[in-house]
Amino acid sequence: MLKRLHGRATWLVNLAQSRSHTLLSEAFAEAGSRPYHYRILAALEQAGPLSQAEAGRLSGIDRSDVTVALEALDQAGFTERQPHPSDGRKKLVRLTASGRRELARLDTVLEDVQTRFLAPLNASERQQFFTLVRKIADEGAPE
Amino acid sequence: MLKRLHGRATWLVNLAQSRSHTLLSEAFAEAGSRPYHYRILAALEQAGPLSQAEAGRLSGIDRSDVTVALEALDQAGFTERQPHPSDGRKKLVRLTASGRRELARLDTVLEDVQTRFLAPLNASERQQFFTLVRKIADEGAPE
DNA sequence: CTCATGTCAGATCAACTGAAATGG
DNA sequence: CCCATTTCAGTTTATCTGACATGA
Repeated sequence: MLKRLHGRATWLVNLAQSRSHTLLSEAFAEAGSRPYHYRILAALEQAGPLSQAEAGRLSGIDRSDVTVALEALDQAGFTERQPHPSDGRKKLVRLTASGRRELARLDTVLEDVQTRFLAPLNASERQQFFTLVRKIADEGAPE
Repeated sequence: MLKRLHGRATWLVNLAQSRSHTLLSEAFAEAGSRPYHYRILAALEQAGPLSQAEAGRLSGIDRSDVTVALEALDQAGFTERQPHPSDGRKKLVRLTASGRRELARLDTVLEDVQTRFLAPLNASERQQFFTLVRKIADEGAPE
């Protein structure tokens, strides 16, 4: 690979992300799901029933993509949508019992990916890694 | 943002890469270039004249994308292509003097991005960060 | 009138695929 | 015949834009 990129932090992060992305998308595909689906299920479990727009903001997914993902999640029986009682524009999305189990299942898939992703680091290195990457990740999107 | 993702290394790396990508593409766009162009110029400077396929392998860019990028680089006078003397399939690509200056200019753009990207870390943290990210980045694509 | 919501069609961008034409 | 190279057209995936209808 290029010498000029060896020592660049942005390049190393790019490689790490590339590996992360491969592990994640393969693991979710093998599990019959997608990262977007996981994030929406997680948002609903964390905050309770939400409108689609709220679910999108909480999970960091565009509303138009939320629409598409919920189509599949509804289809699979993991979520249910009903008209919002007090706001006719909104649809209230809630997790089903089956959706809760699906979330738990995907949690284990995700944990397994973390283990493989962090395999090159020992325990104290992982701690350092979290601290450092978080500092960078928080920049520009703090709070 | 989602609690479930706060502690996931893959998510933090995703955020870091997102920031890196924003800084990089904005900086290169403002400089009137693109990351692909930089990488191809860097490959030619490092290895001397190359066929397009070789330049692609060295810079990690698909041959079809190399074709497109070289169209622009040739147009701008940063590279020149001629038939390979001993292999009629290949085109030999070489850096022009102007291309060499362009590479130097983009080097400063890239350095500036590194500075801003790593701003949240002090000197010893940066050192740690390089060590740790490299361990992860090298996994799956070692050597 | 304005804004938010849900939906849809499509743009964008990086990365990749497949095939054709040419030559080793 | 098989493989490498260059080129082109087009696919994929995630992300985002713009527009529309509806309702607050």
